[in-house]
Amino acid sequence: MDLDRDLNPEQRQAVLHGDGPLLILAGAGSGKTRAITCRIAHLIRDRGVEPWQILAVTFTNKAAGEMRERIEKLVGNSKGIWALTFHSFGARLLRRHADLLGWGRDFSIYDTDDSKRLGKLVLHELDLDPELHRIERMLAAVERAKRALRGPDKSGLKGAEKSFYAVYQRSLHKANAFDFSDLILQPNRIFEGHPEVLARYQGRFSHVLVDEFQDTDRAQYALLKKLCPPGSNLCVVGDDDQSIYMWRGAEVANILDFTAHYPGCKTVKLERNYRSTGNILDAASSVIARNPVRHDKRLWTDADPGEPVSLFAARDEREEAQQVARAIREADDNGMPLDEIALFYRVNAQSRALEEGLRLFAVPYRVVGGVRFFDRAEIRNLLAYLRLVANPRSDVDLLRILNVPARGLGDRTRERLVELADRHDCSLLDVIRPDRLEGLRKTEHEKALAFGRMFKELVEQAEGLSAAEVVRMTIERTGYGEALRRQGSFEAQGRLENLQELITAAEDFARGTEDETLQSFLEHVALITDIDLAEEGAEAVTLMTLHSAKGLEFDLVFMTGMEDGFLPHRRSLQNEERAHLDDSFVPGPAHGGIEEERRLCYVGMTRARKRLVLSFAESRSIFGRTEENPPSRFLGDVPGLAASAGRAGRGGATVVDLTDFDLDDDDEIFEDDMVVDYSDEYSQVGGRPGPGARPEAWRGRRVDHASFGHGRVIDAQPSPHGPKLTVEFESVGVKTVMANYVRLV
DNA sequence: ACTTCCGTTCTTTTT
DNA sequence: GAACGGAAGT
Repeated sequence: MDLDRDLNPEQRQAVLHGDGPLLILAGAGSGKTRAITCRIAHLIRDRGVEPWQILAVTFTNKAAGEMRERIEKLVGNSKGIWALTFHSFGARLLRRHADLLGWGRDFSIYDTDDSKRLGKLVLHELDLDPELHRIERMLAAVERAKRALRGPDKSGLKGAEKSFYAVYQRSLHKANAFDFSDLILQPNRIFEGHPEVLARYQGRFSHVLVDEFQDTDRAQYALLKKLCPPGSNLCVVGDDDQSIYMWRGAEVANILDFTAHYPGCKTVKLERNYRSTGNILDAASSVIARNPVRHDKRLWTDADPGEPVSLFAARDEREEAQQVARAIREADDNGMPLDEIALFYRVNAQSRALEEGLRLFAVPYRVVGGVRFFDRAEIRNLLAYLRLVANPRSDVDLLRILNVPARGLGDRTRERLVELADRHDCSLLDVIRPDRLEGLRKTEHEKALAFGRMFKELVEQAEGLSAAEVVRMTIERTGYGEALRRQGSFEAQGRLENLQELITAAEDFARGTEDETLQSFLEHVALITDIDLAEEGAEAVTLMTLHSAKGLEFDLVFMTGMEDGFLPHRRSLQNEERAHLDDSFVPGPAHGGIEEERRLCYVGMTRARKRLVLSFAESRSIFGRTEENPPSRFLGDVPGLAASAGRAGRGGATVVDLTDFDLDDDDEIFEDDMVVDYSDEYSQVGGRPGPGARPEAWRGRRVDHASFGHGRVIDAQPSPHGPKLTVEFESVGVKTVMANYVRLV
């Protein structure tokens, strides 16, 4: 690390800043991650700070891991450093001190799905009509209260919401569980109620650094303020232009408050962009410039203008996908690595059409988020078992797996057990004992006890084993694996494979940690993010939402679905309209409106290093219906975009003159003569794949199939459901399979 | 008790 | 398009 050579003057200021609070306003691509890691390295190497005295809060676990790696590389010593997300930090504090709040240290962490399940039980218990009191709304109210650090008694909530919060929280306690918001709220409680504990951590962490500060919410900031009294060595890095999480409570105002709450704080601005070409930066800047309230900050670069930002129109989402896929093929042929290419979209549902297009052209891809691995039913079932092993009090988990696989313990028996547990005031598992199962019929009685015995054995044998071993054992001892094998269906086969994958996940986890216990694996699973799961290096393009794209960068970026209604999203416009039309409308605390959408657009554009391609579809079929939306109003903010239109792909070029649109007028109808020169070869209307190029792309490719294994494509034919492949498999010979069922390798 | 099928409803972003 | 809930069939 050479501070003089590797850093610009502003970065150097940030890195070398001495004691006291520090605010770094860092524009997109301005090297803030480099500054922050260099600063930590500098503290350890040159200022005698021990790694364990440093707390670095990042936005994702992946970012935390990368930071640790880079520091390790710079100074060869990152052991003991706490680099984690706010939620992981909270979880770690609670693991040590949950007993101070009356929770066991072996608590479970409930994610949104678990909270919903628990919440539904609570609605039932309170005799609240789930139609009238939507569970999502109730939980949102609880979350809001928790973010304001309010307990059930002084929540400010009224009526049903108030009683819901009280019972919900009592149920969490009874189950020895915390929900996501608790991971921030409860550490606040510990620090409030136990000054000696707070003092310990204040003393320990001589230096605290927080990345993506614009996305911290009120409760997180409160925790930070407790940990770091004024005058502390607290360094926060943020960019108000990249605040895209106001909808979940993030408060950009925290940045403003920082200078007030930490008097004497030094402010450093990083305004030089090292990432993107001049054209890309200009385009992004002209979009964000339209936001009225911004910190004074001007991004600049002396990089080449590079290629113009391009824009293309497509008739529908299928054509858009194929245009993109075609352009990727071309970039690939020109030597661009596929993992340097990304496709962004506003909502997860948009990925489907893009995936189909990519498959048509045999472009390998991976999707971040969407239907996540850990959200699949079979995985959640097994995790419920595992969580119950780690924390037998977790009733929602028991209810989930009581009859999985089917063992004759249906709804009626389940209700009885819940009643009994209520009567004995104990957990559901505790009620499954010969002396407590009164009122059950003989067969159910026996079946319940059999389940209890099976589970008890499982717990005993799990003692002292690694997470992966417990996972493997649980699949078998519970009969879940056997039941799936017996089903034998294609679907069941896939589920079994997913369960195997869970064993692998546990093994992978063990490699990266010293603490390979079941409990620590479960905590890891509860707190991982989609981005954390995205494997790197593999030769594949990446598909993700604009939100997931934050903090990443790629050589070539496609921003698809640039339509009013998607970006800006319809919902954000509605909020704005209602606020406008209806005086009594109180916007929720978490509404970024169109300005947040604009920032989202900005974040997406600034991910691109060399080339940025924007696209929109004249009509789009999604959520089972077709809609026509005008091009995104943000496109109109980019000067010269029309002139550069049509560069998405040779032959498939579409020339769009944006001056024909009044992009700020919502009523504008898309008319045919505004878009000219569609290439028929690449348009595909009515599900008939055109001739030629696409099957060609598949021939000779190596693929993996779930049951047939490894093979080579010897022929490909178009079909209504995508390419139909003739594959020569190494083990089973020649077979015909649909492209949907293979993975390119 | 369990499975299957059909109609209904809801679809922004995620720690 | 999917996920959920209810109803009817095994």
